[in-house]
Amino acid sequence: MNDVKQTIAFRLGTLGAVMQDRFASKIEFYDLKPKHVGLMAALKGGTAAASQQDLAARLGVAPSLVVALADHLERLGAVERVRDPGDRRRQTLTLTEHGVALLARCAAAAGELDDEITASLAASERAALRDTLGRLAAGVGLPS
Amino acid sequence: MNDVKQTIAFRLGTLGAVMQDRFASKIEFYDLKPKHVGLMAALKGGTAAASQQDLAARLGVAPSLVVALADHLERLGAVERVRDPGDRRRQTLTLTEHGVALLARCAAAAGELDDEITASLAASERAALRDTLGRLAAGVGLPS
DNA sequence: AAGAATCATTCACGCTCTGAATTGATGGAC
DNA sequence: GTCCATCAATTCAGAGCGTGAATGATTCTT
Repeated sequence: MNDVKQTIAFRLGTLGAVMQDRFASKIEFYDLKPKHVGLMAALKGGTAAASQQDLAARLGVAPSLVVALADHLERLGAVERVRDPGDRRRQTLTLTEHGVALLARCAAAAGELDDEITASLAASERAALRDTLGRLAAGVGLPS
Repeated sequence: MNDVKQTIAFRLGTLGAVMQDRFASKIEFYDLKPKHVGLMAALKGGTAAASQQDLAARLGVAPSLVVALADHLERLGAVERVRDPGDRRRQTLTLTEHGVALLARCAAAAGELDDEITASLAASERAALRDTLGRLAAGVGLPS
């Protein structure tokens, strides 16, 4: 056989694109895109208050994109920009209560999506998949 | 916990993006992008000679994009456009020998990528992952 | 034979993201 | 204390990728 379409890499690529699209549809109502959710999730997970540069590095995007994402989230009242008093060049982003609530809704949407696409999988398979994907993500240096 | 980042959907999305990027880097040398490979793979898998509209539907993209992809592949000598004599509106695309060879190299590149990212997985896990991803892809209507 | 439908193609546009230039703040050299 | 190299955030122009509407050629319907 030796078919490209049956490699893990190619399947991850195409499935990933579909997931992004479907997730985008689900959160469209909140005026959010997947990257906004990624940014909010990074804020929640972050141990210390994060500068925008750190976030850009964590998300693997250009700092200028973080500016645009933060602008939008700030307009929605989901994050707050606060000048770091110790180093006033830095803007530290923090999730507001509304941001926490929004993020929870996005998590719920992602959960629904999980249920939809894994409907035909046994519970054990689903757990195994979740675990394996987590390890792959860690392996390529994605924030967990 | 209830974290977005740990859902299957979100992980598939981010991992998928990484895979696309890495795969793109590997095939850049052949002057190809992932979508070109998707098109060639669809041509190989297709039972009958495929019209560009069919291919667009199969790949889930606009017909005008198939035109651009086919233009590029034709320039590379990887595919040939032949007017369907039965219905001269249709262009049927077929892989040339060079196209077959190119596709094989891309399959090899994808295989390498598989090895790289699943290096930390047991062989049984890798097989399970491949199988599960295949079923998910089928579930969302992706061509197998 | 006329008109509606279908396929490929072209083209203008929207969206997303990046990289370079700008502004404001910091910190070390002297 | 004053320069000046460095760094963070921001703005902005532009590249890249994809879509959807218009065009032209062909086929189907009646």
